[in-house]
Amino acid sequence: MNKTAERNNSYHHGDLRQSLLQAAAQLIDEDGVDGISMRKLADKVGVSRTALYHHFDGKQALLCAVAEDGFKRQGQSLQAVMAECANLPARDMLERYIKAYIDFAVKNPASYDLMFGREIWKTAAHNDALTDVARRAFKRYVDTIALWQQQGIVPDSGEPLRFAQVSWGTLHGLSRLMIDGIYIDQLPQQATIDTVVDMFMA
Amino acid sequence: MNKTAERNNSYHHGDLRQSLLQAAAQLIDEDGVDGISMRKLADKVGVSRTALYHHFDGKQALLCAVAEDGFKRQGQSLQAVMAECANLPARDMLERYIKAYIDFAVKNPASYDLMFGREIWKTAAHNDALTDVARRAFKRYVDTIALWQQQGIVPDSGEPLRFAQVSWGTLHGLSRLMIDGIYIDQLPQQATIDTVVDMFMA
DNA sequence: ATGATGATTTTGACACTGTCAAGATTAATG
DNA sequence: CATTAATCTTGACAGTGTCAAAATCATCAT
Repeated sequence: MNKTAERNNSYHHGDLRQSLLQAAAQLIDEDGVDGISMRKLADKVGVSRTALYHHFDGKQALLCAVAEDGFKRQGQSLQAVMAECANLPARDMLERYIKAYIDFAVKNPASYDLMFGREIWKTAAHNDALTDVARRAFKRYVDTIALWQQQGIVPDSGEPLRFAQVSWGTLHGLSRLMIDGIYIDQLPQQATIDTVVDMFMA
Repeated sequence: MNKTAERNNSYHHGDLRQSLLQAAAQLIDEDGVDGISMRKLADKVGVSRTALYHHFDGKQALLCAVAEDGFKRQGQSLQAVMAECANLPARDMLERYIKAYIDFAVKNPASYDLMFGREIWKTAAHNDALTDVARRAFKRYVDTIALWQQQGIVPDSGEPLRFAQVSWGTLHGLSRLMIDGIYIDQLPQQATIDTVVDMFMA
């Protein structure tokens, strides 16, 4: 019952759920969210078509789990940057954070597309694990904004929630435009990020 | 050969292409972009499964055509607002424009999702009609920004392109967050829009 | 009007998808 | 060892996009 084995050629796989999540993330980053199929996924893991249904309630549920994982990875990435930049001058700090947010999207385009895709959030209403992790992520962002408002880095007119919503909209929108291939000429990052910083700063 | 007839129960439909586009837009706004299928569409128009392929090179091409139509409708809507607001004070004008942009997305969520979806822009690279209309739409927006910079409404630091990219990112991001159901508590529009105006104004 | 030509639509078929039900196999527990 | 519960497989079904070949119709030169 070697639980950590990469592959187990016995009847029982032993660690299917985790293998599926891993393989799914990989397949998604290769073929895109719509390119994934239960059957290809089953093949890749070396298991039969319907074995997946004993670990997930269907394709949507599986995708929700992958998205959940994406939120966790994004959270770690952003919190790491926050820790690194705590003592930097305001402008540099903002710049680093913005760059980090966009970088995550650009480097994991399919994951980002899945995490914030229309399809998943129609299902997500009934998926507590996913809504919880996403809500926590946004809450952290609002707290960050509140902190920046206290430090006078960012305009402070009333609740942090408003500025958080709008500035997150900016980061999210830019990320989407890039990974969706709408800015064909992949933006000269630096100039664009400077503009965002100007727009955010008090 | 009644070309303008709503429906023609003869063998030849007479106006299939247009009927398809119309029915597709309607189906998409009911069932979402992923809910549409060639066969349902054929049924709705009263024609056989593969008749569509004589008017479009496949599902992707059909969706591109629908998206193209969406860009035209959005363009008309925004230009109408610009015309109405030409003489308003700067703040009101910005507010009206921002509201109009978001309103289009919220009132045509499936169309907007299609127009700026990841799937379509992978195909769009090979679809001149779509890329052209989208490019023209963005060009109009850049011109609008240039005008606002001249009028001192919006910060003017260098090329209008940069500010256009970032501010469009904001509008696009907010729109997506709303129609994707990520801001569950449908934002109190006014407060949010005020924040956007503050962020944009010089 | 007649027959040919080309545009349009249909039927048949194929491989692929998500998912359910019933059975086979193994692990865990008494 | 016998039971039970977990896990995986095979079979099946309706639905999908799309191609090829045949059927139907409109148009137009003769």
